[in-house]
Amino acid sequence: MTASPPDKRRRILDAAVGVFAQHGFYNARVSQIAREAAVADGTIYLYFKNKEDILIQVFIDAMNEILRRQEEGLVGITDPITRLETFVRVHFESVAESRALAEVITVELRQSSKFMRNTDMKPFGRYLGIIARIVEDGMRAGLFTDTIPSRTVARAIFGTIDELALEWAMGGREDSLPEASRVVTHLFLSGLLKRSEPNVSSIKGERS
Amino acid sequence: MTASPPDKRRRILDAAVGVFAQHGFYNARVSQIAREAAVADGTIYLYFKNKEDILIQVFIDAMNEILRRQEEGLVGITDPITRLETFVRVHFESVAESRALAEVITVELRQSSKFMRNTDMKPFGRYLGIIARIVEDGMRAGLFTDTIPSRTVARAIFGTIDELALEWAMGGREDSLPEASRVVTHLFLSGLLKRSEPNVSSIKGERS
Amino acid sequence: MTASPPDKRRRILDAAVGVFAQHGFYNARVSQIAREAAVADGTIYLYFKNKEDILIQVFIDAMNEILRRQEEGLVGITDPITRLETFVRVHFESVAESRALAEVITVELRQSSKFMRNTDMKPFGRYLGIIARIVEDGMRAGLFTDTIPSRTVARAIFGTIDELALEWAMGGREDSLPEASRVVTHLFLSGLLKRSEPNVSSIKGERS
Amino acid sequence: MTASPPDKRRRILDAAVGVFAQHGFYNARVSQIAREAAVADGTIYLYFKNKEDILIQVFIDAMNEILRRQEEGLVGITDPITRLETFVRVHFESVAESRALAEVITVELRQSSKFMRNTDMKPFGRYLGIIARIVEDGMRAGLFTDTIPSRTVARAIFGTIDELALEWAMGGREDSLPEASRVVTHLFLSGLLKRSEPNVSSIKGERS
DNA sequence: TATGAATGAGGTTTCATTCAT
DNA sequence: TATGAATGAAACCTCATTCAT
Repeated sequence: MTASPPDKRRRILDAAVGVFAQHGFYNARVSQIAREAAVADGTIYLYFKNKEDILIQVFIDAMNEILRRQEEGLVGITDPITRLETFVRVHFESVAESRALAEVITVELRQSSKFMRNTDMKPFGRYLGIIARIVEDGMRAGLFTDTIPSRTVARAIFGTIDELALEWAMGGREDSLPEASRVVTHLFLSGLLKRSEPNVSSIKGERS
Repeated sequence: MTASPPDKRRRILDAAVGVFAQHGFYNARVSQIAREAAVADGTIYLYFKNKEDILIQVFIDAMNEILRRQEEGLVGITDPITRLETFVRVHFESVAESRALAEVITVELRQSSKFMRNTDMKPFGRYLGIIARIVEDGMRAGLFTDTIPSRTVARAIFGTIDELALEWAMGGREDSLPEASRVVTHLFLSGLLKRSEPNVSSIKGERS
Repeated sequence: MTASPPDKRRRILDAAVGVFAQHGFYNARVSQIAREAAVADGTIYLYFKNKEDILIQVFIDAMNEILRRQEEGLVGITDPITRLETFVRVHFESVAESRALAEVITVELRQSSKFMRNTDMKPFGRYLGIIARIVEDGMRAGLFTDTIPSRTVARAIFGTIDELALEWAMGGREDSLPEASRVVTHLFLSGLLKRSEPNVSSIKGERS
Repeated sequence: MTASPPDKRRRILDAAVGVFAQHGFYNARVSQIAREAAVADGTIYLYFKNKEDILIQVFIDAMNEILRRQEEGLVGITDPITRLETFVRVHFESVAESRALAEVITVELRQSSKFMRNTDMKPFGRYLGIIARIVEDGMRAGLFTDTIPSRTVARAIFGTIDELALEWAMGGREDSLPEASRVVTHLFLSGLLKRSEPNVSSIKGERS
C-alpha cells in the first residue's frame, strides 16, 4: 500500500506554501512545487486550475481551518471579554503552527490582485464578521463603548494581529506571538471597555 | 527650449503608481508605464535601474514625503497624547491624497519588503521609530502604561492604520478616513493611558 | 451478456469523425473522442496505435467503403460514358451521407497524405486508378480523345469532385451535390468525347 | 548600410513558407522559422499576432500576388476563350515559382480551420470571382453554354488546377505544369463551348 | 479488455532590458 | 538624453500516451 492517493492535493498545497513563502507567488515555479510535492508538473493541473488557483486554495483551506478553530474555541463562551481574549489567542496559536503559511497568508495574499478583487473572499469576510460580532455583543451587553463602529474596530483588530503575525513570520523572535496576544488583548479591551479597571486585570490574568 | 527634462523622473513615478495600482507590480508592464509617462521604454532605464527599482523609488519618495509631513506636523508639539493624535491624523490625511498611491504602498509594500531586504527599507524603520518614540515619550512622562513594549505597540498602531488605509484604498467609503483617524486615536490612547478619563475627551475633542 | 464489444472500434471511429470535423485533426482531443465514444481514454489505445492512426483508419475505412460502392455500382456496366457518369454519381451519393465524414476526408486528407507517405495510401491510389481506367477504356474504345494523359484527367476529375464535395461539406447548399454530379459529368464528358453531340444528351438524360 | 530593415517581415514569411512546407503548420516550430529568418524568436511577434497569423499572411500575400498577376495578365484581353486560357496559364506559371509556397497554399490552407471559417477569405472569393466572371462573359457572349451555373464551373476549374498544382508541389514531375495547363484548358473549354470544333484548335493552338 | 490518474516533454508567447542610432 | 526595434530567456500549461489496477 503506497498510501492513500488523494493526499496529493494536500502534498501539493503543502509544497506550494513552502515555495510561495520562499520565493513569493510570482517568483515561485510551478515545477518546483511539483518537485517538492513529488508529483509530475502536469499532475498539479489535475487538482488546480492554474498557479493562482493553488494560492487561492492555500488561503481558503487555511481560513477554513482557522475558522473551524475559532468556532470550536469560542463555543460555550459568552462573556464578550473572554471571547475577545480567546479569539486573539486562538489566532496567534493557529498562526504559530507554520511560519511559512503565516507568511504566505499575510504577505502574498494582499497583492494577488485578482484574488483580492474577484475571488470568493467570503472566508475573510466571515473572519471579520466573527470579530465584529464579538464587539457588537459586548456593546449590546453594555460592556463595550458603542461610540465607535464595530466594523471599523474589527478591521483595526485584524490589522493589528495581521501585522504582528507578519512581523513574526518574516523573522521575528520565535516567542513573540504570546506576547503579541497579550498586548493586543490589553490594547483593544482598554479601548472598548466602558470601565477601565479591567485593563489591569486583563493584562494580569493572562492565560498560562 | 531647455524645458522640463528632469520632471521625467516624476512623470515616470506618477505613471508607475497608477499602473502598479491598476495591475499590481508583477502584472504591470514597463511599456505601459512608459506610455502613460509619455516617454520611450528605454528612457525609463535612464532614470531607474530596473522595474523593481521603480517600485522602490515610489515607496521611498512616498515615505520621505510622509516622514517630512509628520516631522513638520509634530514640530513644537510635546504632549504625547497630542503627538499621537497628530501622527494618526497626518497619516490618514497623507494617505487620502491618492487612492492609487495608498493602494501601492499598502498592497505592494508587503511583498516588496520581502525582496528588498537588502534595499533601503530604512524609511519604513524610521516610520515605526517615530511611533515608538511617541509611545516611549509618553511612558517616560508617566502618562502611558509601560507594561507593554513600545515596539509592539508601534507595530500594532501601524498595522491598524495600514489596514484601514487599505480598506479605503481598495474601494472603501470616500469619507472613511477621518472616522478611521478618530477610532484609531481613541482605541490606542485608551490602551495606553494610565488614567481612563481622557478617552472621552480624546474622542470628543476631535477636530472637525 | 457477451454483448457488443468490438463495436467499440466503430464507436471510436464515428466519434473521431465528428470531433475531427468539428476541430480539425490537430485541435481534436483524444479525450473528447473517448468521451463521445463513451469509452475511457486508455481504451482507444487498445484499438489504435495513436491519434494519427485513428485518422488513418477513418480514411481507410471510408475509402474502402466508397471503393466497394464504386465496384458494386460499376459492375456490369461497360460503356465508358455510363461508367464515368456512374462513378461521379456514386461518389457524390456516398459523400452525401455524412457531412462530417466528407469534411474530414476532403480537409484532413491533404495534410495527412503528407505525413502518411509511408502509410497505406494505396486506397487513394486505387481510387485514382479507377478513374484512370475508365478514361483509358474510353480511349481504347475510340470514344475519348487520347491526346491527353489519362492520369492527368483522372487527377482533374478527382480535383473537381473533391472541391465540390468540400464546398458542400463546409456549408454549401444542402442539395448542391446532385447538381454537382450533373455538371461534372457534363464538363468532363465534353472534354473527353471525340464527338460533341453526346454533351447535350448527357446533360439532358440526367437521372432524376 | 545593413539593408532596409522592414524586409524582416518578408524574411519571416519566406522562412515560414519553407518550414510550413517541410513540417506542416502544426509541426512547424516558431523557433525554426525565427532561426531560418535569422531573427530572434520574439521578433516574429512584432510582425505577426501569432503563429497562425503567419500562415494567414503567407496566404494573403500569395493570393494578392497571384491576383495582381491575373489582373495584369488579363488586361486588354476580351475574348473569353483567350481569357480562360490565360487565366489557367498564369495560375500555373505563378505556382511554378515556388514548390514550397504551392505546397503550403494547397495543403496547409484547407485545414487551418480557424482560417477557413473565421478569416477574411475575400482574396479566395475574389479569385473564384475572376473565374466565374470569365465564364459568365463567355455565356453572355453566346460562346459558352449557359445550362450550367457559372459558380459551380468556377469551383470545378479551381478544384482541378488546385489538385494538379498539389500533385506537382508534392513531388510531381518538374515539368508537369505546362502540360497541366494545356489539359485543363482543353477540358474546360470543351465543356463550355457551344461548338465543339474549337476543342481541337484550343489544344493545338497552345499558348505562346 | 477496460479504466483513468498520472506522467512529463516541450512549444508558444511574453516582456524586461539593451543598444545602435 | 532619448528612442524603440530587437532580443532571448524562461515558464505555464496542454495533452498524447502509459500502466497499475
